[in-house]
Amino acid sequence: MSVTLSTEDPRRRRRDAKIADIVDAAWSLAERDGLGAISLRDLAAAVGLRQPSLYIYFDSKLALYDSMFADGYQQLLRYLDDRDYAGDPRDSLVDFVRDVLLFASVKGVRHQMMFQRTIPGFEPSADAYAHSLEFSRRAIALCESAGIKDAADVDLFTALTGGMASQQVANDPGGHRWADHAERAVDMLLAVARQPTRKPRKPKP
Amino acid sequence: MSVTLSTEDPRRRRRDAKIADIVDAAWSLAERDGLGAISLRDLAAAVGLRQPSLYIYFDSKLALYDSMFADGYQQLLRYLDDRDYAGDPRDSLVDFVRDVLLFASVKGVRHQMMFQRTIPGFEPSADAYAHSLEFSRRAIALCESAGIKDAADVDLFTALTGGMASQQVANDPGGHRWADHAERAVDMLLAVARQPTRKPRKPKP
DNA sequence: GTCTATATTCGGATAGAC
DNA sequence: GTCTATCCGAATATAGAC
Repeated sequence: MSVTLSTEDPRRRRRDAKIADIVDAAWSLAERDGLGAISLRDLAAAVGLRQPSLYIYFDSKLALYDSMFADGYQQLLRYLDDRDYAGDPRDSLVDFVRDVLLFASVKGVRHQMMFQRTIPGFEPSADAYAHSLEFSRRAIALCESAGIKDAADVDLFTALTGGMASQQVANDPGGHRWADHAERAVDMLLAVARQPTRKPRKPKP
Repeated sequence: MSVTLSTEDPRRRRRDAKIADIVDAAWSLAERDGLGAISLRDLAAAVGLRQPSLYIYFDSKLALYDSMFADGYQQLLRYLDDRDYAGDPRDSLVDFVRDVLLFASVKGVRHQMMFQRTIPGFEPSADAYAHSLEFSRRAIALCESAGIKDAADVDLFTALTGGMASQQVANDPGGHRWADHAERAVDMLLAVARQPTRKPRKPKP
């Protein structure tokens, strides 16, 4: 886990570090067995604990998933923090899209957890969800700066980037085939965003 | 289930009909509980059988999933068969994209089974996969007719339509918010497909 | 073909000693 | 905080009678 709360209490610090270890191990297990197939026994063994001891740190398995959800977004946001999207709006949006796609490519399981709803019964808590909203906020802000403002065009941006990420993870994990299309994709969106919405042709019945 | 093999043997016919019933019930259960959370007990109860009796019809649970995978694509292909994509290439592609999005919207669980890989350990058999290839073949053919031929642009088409379908299912199930963007999406792709690929700007390090 | 009965395994979760 | 021991439920799958 990439983020720990800083605090003076050493007891609390050790506890947070342990939680971070567990979440890290959970990501590894998820990569091996699938996100929905993590077993608490395996997870405990991976961090040198017995299975019931995990309940010292998590109230339930769903609470573990919630920590993973929040951690995934924190990792992504941290990664984006280290990048620079303050220059030319069009170039910044291209860089942003490419960076998100490369993150998804390398961290395929995180992408699944964050952008697909695949675990039966899991809903992120309000706290965890707030991280995902922060990500959306940044993406929309860059969109608007570059000139993508119409609701329909934001929908297309969301669909296209989300679709590219899914394709990247599913069909070229670890690679950059779709990430390489970031520039063409953004220019395509910007071109259409400058066009007024045309009167739609009547759909076939 | 929408498709049954025609045969003269009445025993075989009744068996196929029963299998179709079971697969139909499985879709209903998947809508209620989630695709990965179907239990054979519930499924058997839904069709008036005891749980072990399902093994008369399916060798394993994965075999059931395989039938569902094939059935989902057969339903989609049948639905597309009844439509007409023989006119103007651009209009046909718009109609095709919209139809696929509406299918996904109404049949959200089928979309999940067919276009996302979410069930741990499940891989479609070669026979089932052939149906998905037939779908891809039709989509690519319509793309090419309309002028989307470059590999990068086909990638963008795949990503955009797949992303729109996912957004439609996740954020407006049963509705048509993203389906309504089919025309704008296709025109956007066609516009960029007519542009030569520009020399990419050097990515930021 | 369908049933009852059962095997087997594995899951998450709890109680209570240390 | 961590452990051992255990509970309880659920899952898929099999054996064998009818």
